[in-house]
Amino acid sequence: MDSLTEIIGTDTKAILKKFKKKEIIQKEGVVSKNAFYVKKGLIRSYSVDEKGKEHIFMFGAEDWIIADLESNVFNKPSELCIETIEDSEIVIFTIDDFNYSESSKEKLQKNSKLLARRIGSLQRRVIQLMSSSAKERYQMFLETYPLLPNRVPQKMIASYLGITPEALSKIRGES
Amino acid sequence: MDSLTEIIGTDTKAILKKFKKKEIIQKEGVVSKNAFYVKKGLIRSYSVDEKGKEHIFMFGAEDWIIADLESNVFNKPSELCIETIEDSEIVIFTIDDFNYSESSKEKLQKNSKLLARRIGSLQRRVIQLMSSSAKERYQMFLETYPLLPNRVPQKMIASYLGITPEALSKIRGES
DNA sequence: TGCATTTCTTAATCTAGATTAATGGAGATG
DNA sequence: CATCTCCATTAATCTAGATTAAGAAATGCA
Repeated sequence: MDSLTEIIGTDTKAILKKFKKKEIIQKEGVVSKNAFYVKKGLIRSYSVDEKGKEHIFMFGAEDWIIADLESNVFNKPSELCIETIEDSEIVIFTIDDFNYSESSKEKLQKNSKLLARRIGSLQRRVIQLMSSSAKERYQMFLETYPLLPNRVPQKMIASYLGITPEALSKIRGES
Repeated sequence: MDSLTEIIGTDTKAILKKFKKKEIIQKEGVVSKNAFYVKKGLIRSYSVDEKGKEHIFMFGAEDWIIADLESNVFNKPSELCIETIEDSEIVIFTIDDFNYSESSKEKLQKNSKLLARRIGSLQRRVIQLMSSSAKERYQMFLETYPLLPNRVPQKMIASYLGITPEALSKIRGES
């Protein structure tokens, strides 16, 4: 992913904020215009179902942007909670910086490309969830994010894969 | 979804093409700059896994746009095959009309919104696949697409839900 | 440093949904 | 019209992964 200034430009009123481990950056149910660029550290976005179970939607390590885009663009309450996994430095900027108002055409086009890429990766994830076993999904996770397994607790990897920690432990024991 | 001229403008070289039932509109593995607006009829996009099993990624009825956006934007071979379910009239246009070159700023912004909305729906689908049972997913499908069940064969609904036709039949028998 | 809490693993059941197989329609095609 | 192929359903197994439970390891905190 491109560096931050490339994405949002230099004319923006972004602020840098430091968070400790396990701090909540954004609560679910809140309408927010914020997007979060991970300068340092590791964060996750997740939803909580009716039974109170957490489901990790994605991880964000250095140089990633995490945001609930639909909440941003359509003023809907966010379905995702965003929280730090490690002590982190996060650049908080608004979706207006990212997308609208005085943005140049080039910036808008670049932005569209980022969105298209994210759609591509979500598309692959949907297809993967429908067609692959837990073991296959775990192996694909290892290939796609080779650096994360050392930094993310097992139970969160399990949550990302859509399985229980017990099932993941079994899979890891096998291979 | 907005009407077609609102989305791509009137200055475009889109063409209207008619397809019969079960015709392939776009093969997988091909790099394509095309997007498909369904003027009339019903189409589906799907991937085929190593075992030859089809997985329906999405349906497109009247007024929907279907495209493999990542293929479009990054010149990657499409992972999806697009095919008609009913006799259909499809407006074929290129991603350049949709997104780049001479597009106005307003058009680019509107386009970004469409992409953000699609990301939102994919996000919900991922979370749903991870957290809901087949029965819950079926009920959500009925709520989200109340008009489709009459037009789409059971086995395709099953494929969209990520289950077998037998499992879907059982679920339908219960409720 | 020692205690408490959370995390990881292993093992014994249980269950949703897959697989296999057989049957009765419904469209298509000659 | 008769035949053929595809589709939906039902039922009998089978299995991946959930659930439950309990112990071991790691981590946080006083």
